[in-house]
Amino acid sequence: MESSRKRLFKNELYDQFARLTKALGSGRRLELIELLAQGERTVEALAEETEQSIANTSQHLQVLRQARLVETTRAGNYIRYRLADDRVLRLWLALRDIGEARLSEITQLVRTFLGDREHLQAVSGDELRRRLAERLVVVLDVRPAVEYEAGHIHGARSMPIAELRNRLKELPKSRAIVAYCRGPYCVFADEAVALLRRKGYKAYRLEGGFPDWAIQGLPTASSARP
Amino acid sequence: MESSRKRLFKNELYDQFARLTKALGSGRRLELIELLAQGERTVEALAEETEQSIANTSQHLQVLRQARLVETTRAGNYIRYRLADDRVLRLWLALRDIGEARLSEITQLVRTFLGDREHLQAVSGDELRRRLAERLVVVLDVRPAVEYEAGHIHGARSMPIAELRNRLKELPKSRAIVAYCRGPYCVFADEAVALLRRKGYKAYRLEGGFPDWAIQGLPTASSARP
DNA sequence: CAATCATTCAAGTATTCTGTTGAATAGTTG
DNA sequence: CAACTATTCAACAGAATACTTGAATGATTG
Repeated sequence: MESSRKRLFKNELYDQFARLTKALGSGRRLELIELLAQGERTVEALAEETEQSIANTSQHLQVLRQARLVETTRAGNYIRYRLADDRVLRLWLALRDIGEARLSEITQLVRTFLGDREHLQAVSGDELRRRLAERLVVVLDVRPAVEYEAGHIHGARSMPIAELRNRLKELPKSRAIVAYCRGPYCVFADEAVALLRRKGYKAYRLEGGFPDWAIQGLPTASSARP
Repeated sequence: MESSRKRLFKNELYDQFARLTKALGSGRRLELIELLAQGERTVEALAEETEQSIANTSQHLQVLRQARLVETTRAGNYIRYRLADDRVLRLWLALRDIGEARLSEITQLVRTFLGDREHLQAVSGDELRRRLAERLVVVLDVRPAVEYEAGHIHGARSMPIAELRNRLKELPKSRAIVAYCRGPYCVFADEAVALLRRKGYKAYRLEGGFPDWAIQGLPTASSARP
């Protein structure tokens, strides 16, 4: 292949890949990706969760859609967005991995806002699976109910953080409780563990969130309706 | 945690992750990443390979460095850039994976510029390793010599595409030859296979490139000097 | 079929990014 | 220590992006 033609090819090729990274090049859109990793959602719900205007949210979603990172379906009056692919989730996890390992600003932010989390004694996915098999543990999904319904760890009980305080009596003090939520930067599980400990339960936090569990091929369930 | 404080945390957190995707959000910078995946290089060499001005290349590299995706060392009069981490390579591979699977424009571009590649009969990494163990195959690294020196498949012979035509007699016609280069979009191996076939050799192309091989933990070697 | 509703579009402004050019910097070498 | 050289910086114009506001779409539902 002739040299200037080769250059043309490379430029166009890498620019195509850059469509993906450009689409991901916004904190707001990454937040949308993380939310969609929990399950599909309407524009309205995404706007509310990210505290942006609906028009703005819609535009961000369209950027993601033009990069083929998300897909839509109409459901009644609503349009539901979801991640296009497992690969998108994998990409986000790879990204999270680098940020966590290499951007000290991130560790710093977590420390400032979430404090020292050492004492939460995070349980790894593998360990939880073993303990689940031995029925030694109660797994608690503290995300909003819709996210639990869209998909959860097999055998987990839904108890959204907002309801936890009033439903404590449903939980046994005899067994260990492992709480999980969206991922390592989600505060729900932290808050749940703190509350449970104060009330005298043996509570721990799952290391990752639901997407981390699911992408490893560990057992999940959902209560999706037809 | 109070609600507006939570929002502040999320905004700052996701903006930090977006530093990474923003830095990757340029075709030129992705090309630099792919080149650096072959081994470290000076600014000058990168500028020449990507056919950009040195100043422009330098600025792109600094964007990557500010995102901690690449690192530098001074070597004599030159400054050598390299990927910061295996994780960076993994991220790029995850990205390549999505592009390949989901952006039809990419398949289209490859078809237009590289033609139908079916007949090249790509050999997978696993298969090559097996055949290597049985000594049934000659592995040919057709990248520029510097890249071979920075790291190559264990047991591969260096024969840069530019020299191949004049060094054909060094190769046996009795054994299969597997050529590889930078990755699936690198034309060197395609050209090598085409040339070898025309001259009556049994030639094949490795599916990925050197980085794909190395990240899988398959055996590599390098001739790096102290 | 008219009203309703979620979502998208269009236009506008403020901000950020890109590649160029020419000068500045900071190591290295004779 | 002066000359050299690879790299970086600074300043610029042009292009692209972010968020807002208000209007337009287009499917659904009574």
